[in-house]
Amino acid sequence: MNSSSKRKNDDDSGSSTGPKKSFRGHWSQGLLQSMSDPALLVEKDEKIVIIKDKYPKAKYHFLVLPQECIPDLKSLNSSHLKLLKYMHKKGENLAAQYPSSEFRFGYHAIPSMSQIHLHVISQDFNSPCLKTKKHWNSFTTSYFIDSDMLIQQLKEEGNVKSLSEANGKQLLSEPLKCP
DNA sequence: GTTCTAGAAC
DNA sequence: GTTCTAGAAC
Repeated sequence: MNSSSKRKNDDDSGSSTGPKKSFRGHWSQGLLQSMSDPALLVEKDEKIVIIKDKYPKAKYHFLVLPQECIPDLKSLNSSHLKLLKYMHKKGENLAAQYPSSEFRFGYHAIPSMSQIHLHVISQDFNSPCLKTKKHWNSFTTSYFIDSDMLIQQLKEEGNVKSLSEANGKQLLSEPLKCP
């Protein structure tokens, strides 16, 4: 049998104009799309949007994103301090609605998706979407940068020194550790 | 970010 | 035999 069922989803701008990669709708931009997805929306104001993580790694897992376009942590400077604190505060307010759960607030050192996003995640890690070692390590090692720490660093250094790609990979492939 | 899978490792 | 890992996805 000829199994010609090749996957050809990923990104496709609708018209297959050629072999060139179309970065419109590329998976790394998916967060920007999710920001305006009513099914995921939790809260929204003029500064930020809060959505449910599409693949929650715990019972409660939200993302706080700025309306302002900030691609990554390297783009941050002192002028963003107020915004980051606001994002953290909104995250805390949301987490307060689930008093029986413990939460952490933080950023991934090397996220795959564009647009900075603050993870608001309960610490049960009870979810069918938490499948791999990488998933676990990304929330339990120093790959997860607490919002407090990030804000403090930005305040003191004026920018955020990011992990090298190699260090990040190393953290994600560390042996699993019991919390 | 996810899914799928071949090959390595156990 | 099962588990783990790294790489491709047109």
